[in-house]
Amino acid sequence: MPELPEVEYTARQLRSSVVGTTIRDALVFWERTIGHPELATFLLKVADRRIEAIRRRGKYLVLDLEGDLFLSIHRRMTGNLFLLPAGWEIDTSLRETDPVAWSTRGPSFLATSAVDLVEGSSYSVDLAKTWYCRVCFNLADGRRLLYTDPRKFGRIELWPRDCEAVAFKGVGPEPLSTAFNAKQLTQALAGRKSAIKQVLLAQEAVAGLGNIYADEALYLASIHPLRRADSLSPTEIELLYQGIVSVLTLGIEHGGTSFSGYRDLWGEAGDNYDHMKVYQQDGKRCLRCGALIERIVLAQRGTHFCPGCQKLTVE
DNA sequence: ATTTAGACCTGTCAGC
DNA sequence: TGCTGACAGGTCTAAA
Repeated sequence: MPELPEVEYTARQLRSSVVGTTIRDALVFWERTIGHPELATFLLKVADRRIEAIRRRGKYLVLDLEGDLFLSIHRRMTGNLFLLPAGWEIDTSLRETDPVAWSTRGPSFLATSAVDLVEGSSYSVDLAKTWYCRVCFNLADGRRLLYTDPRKFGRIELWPRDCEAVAFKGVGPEPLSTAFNAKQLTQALAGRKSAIKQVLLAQEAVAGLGNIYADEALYLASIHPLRRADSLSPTEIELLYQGIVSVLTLGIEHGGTSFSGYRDLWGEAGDNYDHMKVYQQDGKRCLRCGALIERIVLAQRGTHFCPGCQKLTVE
């Protein structure tokens, strides 16, 4: 679900709201969400740790904890993070009354009698939708950091700080870093025979692009998604580099792309879906040339492009 | 060595 | 109304 802009947006919100706070403990409602270390160790080690800093690495959200540890959170398709104010109780009664439903939905949330209901109702997290909570971090000040994930693909891991190479294996250069440029992209694409879109999705050449922003970046660069990665001209690579930086930067500025599931830390949807040029725009007219946007399947992923401005063959 | 299908999961929506 | 199939912001692994 979230690609680089959504992760970055959440990271910025977390940075201004939880740095300096202590994680009292964690509640895990779906064990497989914890990818490392095994659950008992994870619970033991994460408890009573101060959150020192928030970072992002590709699509990973990173919470640096005291004691040279870091939490990495990868939301995959449907993961979300919500910061719940103090004053809400976790209702786990479903665990006993309907174990099957509990397994898919997890706990629900109830306002305690002490909660100011006006404050509660103005909060953007739809508490009906915060079902599918998989992990809850109880903060020392009473707030809760909720990890929700209907499809259960996301993973949360806890690593020593010197294990970044393992934790982020295969994650390539950061596209919004000043160190990233067209020359670096050229080297990363050299010798890659696969379709350029597949290479972009693989994270190794450049980190953080997913299905939405890969399609959008290729459109901005006027490059057909099926072009062989090593066939791009220097001009095309320069355009692709600019396109990647552009779509990601705009995505962050618009608060991320929400077309169904993604919400920010406060439960708000982002606006970036209103700015899609090709992604899920098949059947509509290209804003540049007026051709009809097409959808194909590439590496089992829906792929959207303009056949008018993104040509497969040179004429 | 690469490509590709399958696995992991659940919800939603279109069509019959 | 139900049922079925396609599809969804991702990544890993086994088989071809």
